[in-house]
Amino acid sequence: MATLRDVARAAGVSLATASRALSDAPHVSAANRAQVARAAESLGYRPHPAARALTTGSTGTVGLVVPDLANPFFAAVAKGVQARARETGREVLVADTDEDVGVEPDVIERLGDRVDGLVLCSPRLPGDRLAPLLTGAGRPVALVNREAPDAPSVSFDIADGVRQALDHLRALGHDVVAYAGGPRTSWSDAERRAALSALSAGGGADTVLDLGSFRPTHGGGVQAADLALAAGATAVLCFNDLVALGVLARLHARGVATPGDVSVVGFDDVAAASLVTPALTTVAVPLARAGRVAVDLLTDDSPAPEHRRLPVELVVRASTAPATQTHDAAPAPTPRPLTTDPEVAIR
Amino acid sequence: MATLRDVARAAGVSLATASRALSDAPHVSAANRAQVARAAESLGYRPHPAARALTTGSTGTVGLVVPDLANPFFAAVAKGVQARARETGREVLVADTDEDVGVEPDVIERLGDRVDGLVLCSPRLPGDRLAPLLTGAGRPVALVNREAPDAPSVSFDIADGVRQALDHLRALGHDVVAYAGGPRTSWSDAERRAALSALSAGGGADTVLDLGSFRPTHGGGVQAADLALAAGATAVLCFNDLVALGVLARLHARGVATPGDVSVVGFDDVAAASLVTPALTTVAVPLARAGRVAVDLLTDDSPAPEHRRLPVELVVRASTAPATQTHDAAPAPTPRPLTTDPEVAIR
DNA sequence: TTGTACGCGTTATCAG
DNA sequence: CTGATAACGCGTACAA
Repeated sequence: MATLRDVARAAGVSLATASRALSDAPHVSAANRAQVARAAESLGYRPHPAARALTTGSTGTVGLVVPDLANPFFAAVAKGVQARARETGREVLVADTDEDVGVEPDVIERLGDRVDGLVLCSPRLPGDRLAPLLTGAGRPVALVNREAPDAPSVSFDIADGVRQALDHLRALGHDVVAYAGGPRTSWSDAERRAALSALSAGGGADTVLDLGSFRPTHGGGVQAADLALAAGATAVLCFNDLVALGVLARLHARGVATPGDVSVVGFDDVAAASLVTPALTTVAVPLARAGRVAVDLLTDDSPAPEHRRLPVELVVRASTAPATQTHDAAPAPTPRPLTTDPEVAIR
Repeated sequence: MATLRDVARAAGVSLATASRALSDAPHVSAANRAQVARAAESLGYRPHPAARALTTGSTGTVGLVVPDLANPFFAAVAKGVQARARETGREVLVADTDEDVGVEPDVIERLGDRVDGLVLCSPRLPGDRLAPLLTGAGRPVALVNREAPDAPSVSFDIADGVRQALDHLRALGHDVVAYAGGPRTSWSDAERRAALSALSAGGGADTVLDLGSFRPTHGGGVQAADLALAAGATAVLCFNDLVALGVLARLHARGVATPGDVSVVGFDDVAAASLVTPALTTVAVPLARAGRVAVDLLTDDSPAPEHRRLPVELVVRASTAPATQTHDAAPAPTPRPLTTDPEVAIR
């Protein structure tokens, strides 16, 4: 309610001096500085954000776009963005696209006008639709869990995560592991597949069985579980924890023991992963940290966009165990080769 | 980038006309209206939010304060707020207090300056600390999942939910049900307790056993489960689904069957409730709807603050079953009376 | 119907 | 070190 003019008047100085005093600018006498501070304090003065934004051009706000706030993956990222923004004195404007890729460009545009920078979690927007959004308006953009040539990004060392998971499974004697993949258009699914095929190509006898693509949800996991069973898989690596939870539930429902009969590995390590029974072995991914890094990337003005890859770590819990030879007398499955979508894989 | 001045110039009209034309105001010739629209379109004109906010005094933004975005309860509310705000052409500024009640006043103040209205999910801030925040600044405030005299609110018909749960349990033959309560400072826990004691007082022989207060998390449920077992309870009603999930997990770990030996009922019906095994019987609460309503309450300018109570519905799944007489030869528990915190219960 | 001019609250420039 | 004063982009009385 109180304006800078009021403060200046109360302190007996000019607008300019009051402004300088409050913004810790140089060229203000100690006496005046104190006067102004006192006046501001007693009047309960708080600068008007819009007025400030109008002159400075900076809003003190960062935008965050996610497909679904209720998805624990994005919720964790959001918390990180939140925390870092607050630490650095900024607020966060959040937009949930409700998994609708179609509205993303519009949402981004609307949000883009009101923020100093934009953190984008748009795993499924095709690269060619994404690109114009990056360079379009002047505001900085940072990508989370995905990389693109034109914007800084923070993603995860997925290849290493896949390797850790595979090593773990192999050490347990599983020499053919099934992969329950995520959406075809997902950048990070492409990463997983690429790592998987690189790893299985070099490995020798052991192979990876492609179960196909599933929705990255509990339901997707249910579908995947049936396929894994039909293929006689003894271990299944999942696109993410939600899928893994679905696999677990389905296996339980169909009377197959985990990890007794089949081992399950997830990805992300969302909260639920450690609470379910059996507790999920999964590749822990520093989601909140990624959110924080993304915020910092916004103000990073290096010439070339920086691509940060955060380390991941397999956390072994109770959903994995040594392979049992006598599990099923099913004929050896004929492994389909891993399919990788060239459109998204190129990057 | 393009300003209204540019549009006006391109359209060959004055600023005022351009402004009027774009805001669908009357007193503009059809010809000019079209001219301006065309110019705006071709220049890719978008009004500067800060400039607009400065003159109109309205930011086109609503604020949302939650204790924890990663908590599915608040995430669901946030989605509702999000959706409704977007529909009505507003953006949402979100703040996660990370469960720290101490920072809430500060956060609210910071956010309050940048928004047209504030949606508050502060279940645990004591009433006397909350009150000044409501009437303080000029901006409207709406409360979610809690009521206070000075602000409109949207909460749930908790008493009815408790009744439905209790009826269900009683019909199954459970005549003493344990209550695993939430934090003492929680407004909605006080509601549950009040309903519980009203119900058990009038009911006659059957009673409610107070297990105490627990953190509203999985861990809290684990603690509660042990107490429930020690008390020989045959059914436990939980503060929320997270607690119920903890109870379920702990019972499983200790080898007691659900719902065979003990029935469990949750509250809220978060996504995980239907995915766990056994699927949780719980009181479904329209979280997203509450978020939407809260946004609408912000622009509701009735003299007295409106208090909306949304209906809830018990959804019966697999975690409840008839009481087994032969469950345990434990001595009849001596039910502690329900404790209600007068401080928060007064309201 | 249209245009001019002022004000919103700050920051920043430029004299004093 | 300090104080006028000019932007910033837009809405809107007021005048034409």
